[in-house]
Amino acid sequence: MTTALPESTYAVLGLVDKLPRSSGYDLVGVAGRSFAHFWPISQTLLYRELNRLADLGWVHATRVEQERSPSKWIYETTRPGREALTDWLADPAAAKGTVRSGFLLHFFFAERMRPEQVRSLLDDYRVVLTAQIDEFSELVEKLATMSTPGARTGRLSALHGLRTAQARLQWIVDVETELTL
Amino acid sequence: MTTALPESTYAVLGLVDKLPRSSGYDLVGVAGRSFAHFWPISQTLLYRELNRLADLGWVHATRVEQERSPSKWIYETTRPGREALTDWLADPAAAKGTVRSGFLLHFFFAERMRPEQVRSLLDDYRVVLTAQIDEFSELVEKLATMSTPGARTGRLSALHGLRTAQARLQWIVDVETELTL
DNA sequence: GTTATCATGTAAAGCGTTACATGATTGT
DNA sequence: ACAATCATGTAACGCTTTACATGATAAC
Repeated sequence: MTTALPESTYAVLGLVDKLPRSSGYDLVGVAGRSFAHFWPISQTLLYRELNRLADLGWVHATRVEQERSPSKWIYETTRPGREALTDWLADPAAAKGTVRSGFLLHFFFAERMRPEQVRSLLDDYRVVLTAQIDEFSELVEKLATMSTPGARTGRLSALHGLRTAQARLQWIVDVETELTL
Repeated sequence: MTTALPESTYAVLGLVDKLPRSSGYDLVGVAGRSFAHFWPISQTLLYRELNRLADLGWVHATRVEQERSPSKWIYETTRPGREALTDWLADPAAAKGTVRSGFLLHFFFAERMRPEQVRSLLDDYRVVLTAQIDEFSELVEKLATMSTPGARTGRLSALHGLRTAQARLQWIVDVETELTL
């Protein structure tokens, strides 16, 4: 049994499968606008994963010459690649992740902060959350008009983020009322 | 200006400040039961950060001989250490974090899954969330009875997790009803 | 001429993980 | 004897990031 590949490899593999014949540059843009919300990866990493996938034979790279832009590589999944993708999707143990909330780490040590610093921290968090709510709301509405199968999961993923942010915003309200007793 | 230290360094610094004269072993246990929910760190990393903090002069290490247990090091923050901690707490830009949801990454590619696999994925997620809800509920109740200043932030942090998990559980219900139309 | 977009990488650095090592003491 | 708890590390590995490099075309 070969050593397990990182989740990001499958993230890129899935993206190539979803958008065949896209360039790395295109995929960087799409990744940033789609799964970056719950699985952010850097441009460098995405390119490296594309090369790894090509080495594995899971994607096939084709050079495309362009007239009004520099030449590029485009990618599409191979049969083994699609098999690897569905195997990974079928594996429940593969659904690993990490959560690291800088906000909560600060808040956890709030006793060491002055009251106005705590208020400021909560305010900043509220700004972040409201921005998320706007972003996700827009995304949900936009994807609701599309009828492709990919749009549905995209919309529901965005809804997940929306509901999460809304619950946390309500949490801020409750915390503020408790702290100003 | 020195290069920025990782957040985990301050996480450990804050913990030493909160629980002075604890051993590394003790802190591993406390970290696992407290901020691991939103900032998990491994035992190895915690020990490494303790040594780094000692090198920085931010904590002071004392050797303690014990009769009924092996000898140990205990730690307490120094004046510069407490200053570094409050500086970090006052810095709003320091509240960085990362989110990586293995569940959503899978769900995002749900079009490639068979219907029963999607159901299974959602079921697994529900199990995780209900376990979180139980855990956080218990923590909230337990900390509600305590009156120390640290218990309040701990309780509210747990409440944050509780509300988040509840919202996501409701999201699952909505997704399931939509998918079985 | 300079900025913006397209397009793909290299290099350096470090955070964080898992697996393993070591050894004392206590309880069964 | 053996397992559990206390206690602290080492070693190896690699994911991931930031900063930088390169160069083409297009627009202003």
